[in-house]
Amino acid sequence: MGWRAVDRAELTSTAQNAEAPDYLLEDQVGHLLRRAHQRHTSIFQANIGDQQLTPLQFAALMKLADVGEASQNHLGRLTAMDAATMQGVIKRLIARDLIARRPDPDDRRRLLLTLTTEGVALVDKATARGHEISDQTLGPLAPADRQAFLKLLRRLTD
Amino acid sequence: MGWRAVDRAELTSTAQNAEAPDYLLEDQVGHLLRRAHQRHTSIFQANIGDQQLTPLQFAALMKLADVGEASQNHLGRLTAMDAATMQGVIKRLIARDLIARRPDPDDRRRLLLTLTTEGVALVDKATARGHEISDQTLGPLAPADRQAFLKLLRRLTD
DNA sequence: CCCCAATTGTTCGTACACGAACGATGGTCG
DNA sequence: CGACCATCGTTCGTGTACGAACAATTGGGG
Repeated sequence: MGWRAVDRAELTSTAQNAEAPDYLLEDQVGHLLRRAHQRHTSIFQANIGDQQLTPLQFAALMKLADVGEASQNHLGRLTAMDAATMQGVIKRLIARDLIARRPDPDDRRRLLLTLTTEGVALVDKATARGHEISDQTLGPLAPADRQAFLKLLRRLTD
Repeated sequence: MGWRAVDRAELTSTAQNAEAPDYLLEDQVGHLLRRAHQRHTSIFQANIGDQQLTPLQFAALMKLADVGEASQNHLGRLTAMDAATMQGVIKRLIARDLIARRPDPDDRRRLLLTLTTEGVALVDKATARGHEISDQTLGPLAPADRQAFLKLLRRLTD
């Protein structure tokens, strides 16, 4: 959808350096990670279906279904979002009645988050979509390469 | 810096499902790509030095140094940014006198971008930093694994 | 018990990311 | 030539991302 492949036909069009430059953007990990993430987001939007869910909103819902109940900061750590980002994600999910927020009786600083009935229903319906999205993202890799890739990728996240 | 590892001590704290859930966020490619990209951004900010440059601004400068001259949309395709994102990146680089913009005499729709003297000087000084950042990002992988990882990652970007 | 450092949630400001719509220009084809 | 469609740059709106500062609350050490 939004994602566009780099136009390779243009790569050598206006080159001023005939020799190889000492820094090639398309060989850098950061650039490749960014493009792979762009492609994944595009696949996500095309497959999540009618529900208007972003990858972060989906991640928050799925993690909340996993742990049952969590404070905002806790859920943020579990999904790798900082407190400020969490604000917006939570706000939009609450506005759609997919999650509910109540004060923690044991700690007046905290707000406990849970899925609503509607949220549980959406999670049940969207779980298969999630796996489908992961499959399509890894689609270009041979089945044998996928586990190896995930193992290496996971090392770059700790 | 901004990036935080998922707190593994909290992963099982409030679990309501004793059995394994059917969708584990931390095993999904999209989540891992996002976290790896977060970590890379953090490494970038810590190593780019005194210059206040973001990864996208750095990419635009480096690509422009590579091709010499390009229109906004062309440079956007070469760096995988859409036209709207390019607006902000270009605006900030022009405000800092790192790049210059002039109308294309052959096509009145286009604006040609080039590095200024100051921009060339910054690129020369920052190139080594760029390689250092890529090395640190791949740091957790054994040297033999790095090429294999990049090869697989590149397949997920086309 | 009181002070103090840490944690929680919130807001502000800046910077990507991209769909969508727009006016201006360019090339093409009948 | 003229209708037509693609491309260029721009703007608007929504949604991440995150540093920084803030008030309220908690827990621990002296």
